[in-house]
Amino acid sequence: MIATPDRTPLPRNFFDRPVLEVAPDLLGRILLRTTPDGPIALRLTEVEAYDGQNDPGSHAFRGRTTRNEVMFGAPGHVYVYFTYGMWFCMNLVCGPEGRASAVLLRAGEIIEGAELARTRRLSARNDKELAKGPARLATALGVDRALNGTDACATGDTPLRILAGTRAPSDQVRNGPRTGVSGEGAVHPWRYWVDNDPTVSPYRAHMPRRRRS
DNA sequence: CTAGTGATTCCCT
DNA sequence: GGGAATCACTAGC
Repeated sequence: MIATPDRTPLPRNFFDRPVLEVAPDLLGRILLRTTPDGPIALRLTEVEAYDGQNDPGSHAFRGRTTRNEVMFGAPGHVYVYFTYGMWFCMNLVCGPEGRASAVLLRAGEIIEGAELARTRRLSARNDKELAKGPARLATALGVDRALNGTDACATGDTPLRILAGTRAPSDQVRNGPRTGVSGEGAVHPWRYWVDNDPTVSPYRAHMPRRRRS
């Protein structure tokens, strides 16, 4: 059974629109990760929008740095960042170039290559948890720093691609506050998810932490 | 189910 | 030096 017979990527101009249009339009799309060990395909069920301009929650808010450089580049590319000393999370960059907007891929359902994903996510109690959360998603797909800057709209022999496929029906899309975002950036209801989908991560507000002595 | 906390490294002030 | 777009685990309801 081939879950993803059509490997046509989304056209780059899909991402050359306001990030608040792109984010909900990504739900239901298939992310195809090709590894030496085999393919993994994931259906997106939860995303968050980050605007490079005037969004305190965005990594690009304080301007261009070596870390966020990819966000300022061409749309349709993958921005991978390292966080909390342990985890990677991945975004798809939106246009126009220089605005540094991006969509964080927060959760999804593994529809192909679950055996491989399970070997990377040994603590998952069931398959719904394999990619339930942004760092879990990246871990399940084997995505790390090495894929930062990858073009997700390219054809051919690519490690990571976002397929055209079909979007989730608009009447099944919900939105609300972003998860884990602190301060002023928390006010925007820029988290989008597929209603009643068991792979969507639970909402948790940002918790300020005191450093251990 | 919710709430709290330790883990661990990098980035930016 | 302080905190981070998180996860795993525990306690308690």
